[in-house]
Amino acid sequence: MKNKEEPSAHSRRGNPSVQVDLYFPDNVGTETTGSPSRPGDTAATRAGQPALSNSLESLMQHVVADANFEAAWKSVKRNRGAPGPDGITIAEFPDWFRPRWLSIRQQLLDGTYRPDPVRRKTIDKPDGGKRLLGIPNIVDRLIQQAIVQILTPVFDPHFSDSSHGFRPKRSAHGAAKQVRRTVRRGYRFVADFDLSKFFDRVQHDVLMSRVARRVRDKRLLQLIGRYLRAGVMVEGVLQPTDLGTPQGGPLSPILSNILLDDLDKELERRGLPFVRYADDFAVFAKSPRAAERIMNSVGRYVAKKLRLVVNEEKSRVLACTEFEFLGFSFPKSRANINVSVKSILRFKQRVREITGRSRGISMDRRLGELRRYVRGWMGYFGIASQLKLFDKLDQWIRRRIRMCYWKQWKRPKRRRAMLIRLGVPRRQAIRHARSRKGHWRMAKTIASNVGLTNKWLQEEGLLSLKTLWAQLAPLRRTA
DNA sequence: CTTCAAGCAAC
RNA sequence: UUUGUUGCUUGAAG
Ligand SMILES: Nc1ncnc2c1ncn2[C@H]1C[C@H](O)[C@@H](COP(=O)(O)OP(=O)(O)OP(=O)(O)O)O1
Ligand SMILES: [Mg+2]
Repeated sequence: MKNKEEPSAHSRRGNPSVQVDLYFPDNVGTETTGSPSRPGDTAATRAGQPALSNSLESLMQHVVADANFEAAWKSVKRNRGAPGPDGITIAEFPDWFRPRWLSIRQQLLDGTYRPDPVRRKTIDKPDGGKRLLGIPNIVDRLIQQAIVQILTPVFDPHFSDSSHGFRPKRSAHGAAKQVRRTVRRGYRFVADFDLSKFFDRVQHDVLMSRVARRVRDKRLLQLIGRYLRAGVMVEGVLQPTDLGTPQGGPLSPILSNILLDDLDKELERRGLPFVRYADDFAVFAKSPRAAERIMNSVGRYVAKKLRLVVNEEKSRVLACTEFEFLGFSFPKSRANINVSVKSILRFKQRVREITGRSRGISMDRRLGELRRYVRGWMGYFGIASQLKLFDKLDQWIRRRIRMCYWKQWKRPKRRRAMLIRLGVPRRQAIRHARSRKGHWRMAKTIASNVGLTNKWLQEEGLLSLKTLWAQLAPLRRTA
């Protein structure tokens, strides 16, 4: 497939799609003696459906395969994430990595590679708490991603159909739809669970025993263990990590699913309907008593077998009508999915921020920002079947925009620019902007311009939440 | 179907 | 500045 007709690293015009800026299998050998790449394994690995061709004890060779690392680098690069403790950025990484690749790969194969600690960054959670991120160096994000691409086809096919978080071809929408189907089957009570500080509290020995069930390559197991114990730099001081998997490591999400896979299997064994999204899972029952019993027994299972902590504040037994999950709620017993109250409040708050900030950028940019926010938001919540709600929010946003224009209107200079942009002939606009006529006239003009504005917004595709909603009809199929 | 850019959401 | 997985929306280039 690959031929070595073009050894140059320069991006020649014509074939930018073939350009590879990280690693060149055919010309990297300038500093080595032998040919580094084996012919058999380069094309063997692919992240998708086709199963790994062979044995579990040689998984590390699949990890370090050229094609796998290429794909891993594209993934890491795509995120454009901030650097880890070593300060190497995405832009400078290829030059840093190229001379070290052969050495690193050999260390990975020898089982002598030692990951660097991660960088601690504390960010705010929506609920007011703090989230402790662990940001690995780029090189470790690359290696972890390369591992993920091998572990995914090994583990993911065996995961439960009720597990939806962090998995390819699964989504929060799919989870919400499954909740909807389960409730409609008559399960109108739910034991809602959330785990406390989930990633931070992962027990290494429990996790590693689960990983070892399908990974027999000792080098790979050892490497994963070393990633868990790599430590964390907190303001320049190295702290050990004898607990937890870093929030920010590419490997962590699939590890968390491998850990909780036993929970899924246990719930399936008990014949309990459930839906899980990461550490947020709901077990369904037909009576409050049964849900209460499930809450207790599953809580015990999680504590005893997985040695994880159930978040008592976020976990409780609910009627399905008061159950909020993944930003949705599930009214009555119909086939509807609604936007949760919290999500509506967040939406309105965000719109207020965009439209309401007085100083800064002008109206045009704010509307552009608002437009793409509303579009993206609708892309997620458009699964909901609340035409009335979206119409209400639509009117509410228009009212806010009108208010913004009123404020702008008080400044004559902006008044003129606005009129011109809205399509009023230039001379007329200038004349009007200078006029000191009565308030009624101004109001009349504003009213007509608001009409123009609304028209413009629709033509630009900003609003009419209803139109956006209508276009997302396929999203709501089979809901 | 793939790649890139802007963004939204869940965790 | 804020990392990661996954899904999606719009636009551009194939
Ligand atoms: N922005 C993020 N970046 C990386 N990992 C995340 C992020 N958000 C969530 N996660 C992962 C790590 C979390 O442990 C896990 C579950 O999320 P979440 O329940 O919101 O927080 P938490 O379980 O760590 O704390 P809490 O005790 O408040 O529930 O999902
Ligand atoms: Mg949690």
